[in-house]
Amino acid sequence: MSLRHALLGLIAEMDGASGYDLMKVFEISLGTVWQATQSQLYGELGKLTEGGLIEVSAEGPRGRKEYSITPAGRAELRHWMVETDPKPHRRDEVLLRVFFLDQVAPEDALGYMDRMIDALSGRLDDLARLEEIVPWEEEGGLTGNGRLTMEYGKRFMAMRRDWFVWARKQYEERRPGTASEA
Amino acid sequence: MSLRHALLGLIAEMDGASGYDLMKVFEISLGTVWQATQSQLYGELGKLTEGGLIEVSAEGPRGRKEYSITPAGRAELRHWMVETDPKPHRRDEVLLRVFFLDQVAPEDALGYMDRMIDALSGRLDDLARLEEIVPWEEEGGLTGNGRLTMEYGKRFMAMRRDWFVWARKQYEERRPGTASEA
DNA sequence: GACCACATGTAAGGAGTTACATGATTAA
DNA sequence: TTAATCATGTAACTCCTTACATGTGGTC
Repeated sequence: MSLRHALLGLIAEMDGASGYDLMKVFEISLGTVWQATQSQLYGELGKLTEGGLIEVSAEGPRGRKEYSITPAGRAELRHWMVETDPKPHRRDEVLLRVFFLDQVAPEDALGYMDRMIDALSGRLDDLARLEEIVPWEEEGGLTGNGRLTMEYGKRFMAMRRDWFVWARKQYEERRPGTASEA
Repeated sequence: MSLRHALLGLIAEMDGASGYDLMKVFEISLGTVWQATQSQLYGELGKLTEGGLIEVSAEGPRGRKEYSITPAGRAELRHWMVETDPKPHRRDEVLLRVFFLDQVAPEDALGYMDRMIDALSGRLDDLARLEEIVPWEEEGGLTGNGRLTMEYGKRFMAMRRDWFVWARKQYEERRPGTASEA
């Protein structure tokens, strides 16, 4: 039930944001660590308002509703941050397939690992290019930790790519005679 | 919809397994990359049987049903493995909290990062100890890739711990004057 | 006036969790 | 005979996704 807390944190940070505004943040920056769809978001905003954790602080054109966090909401946010333990969500489709590598032909298995290595390398390149463009320093309150998560993304992808390279080698060593890369 | 494929892969590997057998595998080895509950598992076994991807190949005491994969199931498993792209599930509660670090007091923020660092260090130690005990080499068909995923776990946790140490330093540098570790 | 961006919602269905419910076999 | 393990299932509920549905305000 963390979408609740993602919204709470975002509204705390961006006082007066609308559902539409929040949605854009999910699409751009927050989406890398917690994704949500539009319908989920509006539903949760309703529940948070009902529960008194946020409130409609202003209304604008086109039915726009601007939200602010309430004291109760701020208390809940802090409670979540410092008094509850995050439970890792153990579900990784990429790794799951590795588990079943022996169920397909060797060329399929090697092909899978090669595709993963290529995809990770590509995304690492994209990130490096993106990093040069993004205007750091001029942090408008929100981007301070965006920088931390971008660094995380880089380390994560590099770790995975290196691991896949290692795993591929292990796979080949266990079955000598299989032709190497295409 | 990957629980379906996790079961398919497992049944391909362990011909004649029952729901109960599969559940134990989820609890022990597979659970680190794909978790599932008992009720979900039995439900999915029913759907897979209906869909003709697996079949009840034998029945035993206590209503035990042993499953085998069908040719259709094997085709679906291969299709999934080599012809579909795994989509990363972007949801990480640990990272989500980092996003909102500026919404709590500095001592709470540092406390959070310290707890994460400690937890990761502890789990790394556990893994190292476990690795010495586990009997490698005598692989009974299943454990070959268990070794790969264990190495992944090690690298993953080490990467996260190192990143948290770095992130903590970044946090402190941005707000000088905050007292260091307890 | 047409179009794009803004803006909010509902409906239906699938995936996942927690709790409940039941019973058979085996070994001490 | 008692307890542990084996063994399967259902019910209720929440979470999440996809698709549909509708309308307003600003700007060219």
